[in-house]
Amino acid sequence: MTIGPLSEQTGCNIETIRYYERIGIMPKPPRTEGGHRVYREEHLKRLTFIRRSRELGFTLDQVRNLLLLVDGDDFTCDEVKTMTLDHANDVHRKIADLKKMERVLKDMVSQCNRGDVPDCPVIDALFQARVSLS
Amino acid sequence: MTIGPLSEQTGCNIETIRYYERIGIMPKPPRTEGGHRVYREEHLKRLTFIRRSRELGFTLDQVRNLLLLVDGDDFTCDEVKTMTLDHANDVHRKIADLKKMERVLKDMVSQCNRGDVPDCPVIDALFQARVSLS
DNA sequence: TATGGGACCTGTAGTTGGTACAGGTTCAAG
DNA sequence: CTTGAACCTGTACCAACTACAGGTCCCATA
Repeated sequence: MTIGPLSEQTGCNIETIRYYERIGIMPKPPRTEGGHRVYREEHLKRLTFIRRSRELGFTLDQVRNLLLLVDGDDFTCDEVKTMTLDHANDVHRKIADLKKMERVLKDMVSQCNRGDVPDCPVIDALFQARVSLS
Repeated sequence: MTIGPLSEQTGCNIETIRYYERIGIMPKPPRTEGGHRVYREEHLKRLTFIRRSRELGFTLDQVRNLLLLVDGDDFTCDEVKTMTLDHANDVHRKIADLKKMERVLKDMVSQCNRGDVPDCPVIDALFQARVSLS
């Protein structure tokens, strides 16, 4: 399998695959005489793992750590669980932050309904120092 | 006011203020003989506006547009409202995505409770092609 | 067997929103 | 007048890719 089909099967951009190789998160695959990369099932699996982790919001550094645990077959399930829980907490905090943002944005917009246009409540609100966020 | 006090009063890093000037989102302020930047009330207001907008998750490009509307004093409140609503929708979508992530992460972790360690359900799940996300 | 064009290659630069120096200058208090 | 904090410019770096430019390879068809 060359890089094109691998890209299609994983939904991962070709440039991104080469990028992953460059940063050492994907192994250097064997090449044809002419220099084209040749992938096998194991590469497909690994790349799927990476993309799936990225979709779930793990950073590449976290993915690297997960892969270390996978590669050394002495990983403990516990380490993985801890990493995943930590990440879940990050996600949780991010959700809370975004909810605050959403509320402020909607509050600002809800001031907008009067038809007279001398000043804009959204702009006014943006000129205030931070109130409810942070 | 020099850049230090401006930084303190806005909570905006000195390097960031200079960066904003470089990319043209803050105006070039007058200088002292020796070349130190001198700011006035209007700069403080503008920077506050920028920081507040960033806190609410507007991109610098969106901020730039908001500032255009503010600068040309013929902006319609409606344009501002539209931008803000669009952004609120983005935020809303992002929240939905993160909630999906959180659920998948928690589901994976919840499989982890058995004490035998031959294989790890989190790792297994990550090797699956994407199922519920996207 | 020649050839055309799609797939692939490397290497570099750009993106966003900043941060972090290094190495030098200015300002103001004592 | 000295000293050291604050300021200056310019460059490089971060994540996680994306987008070229300019060249090579592969293989299906004529």
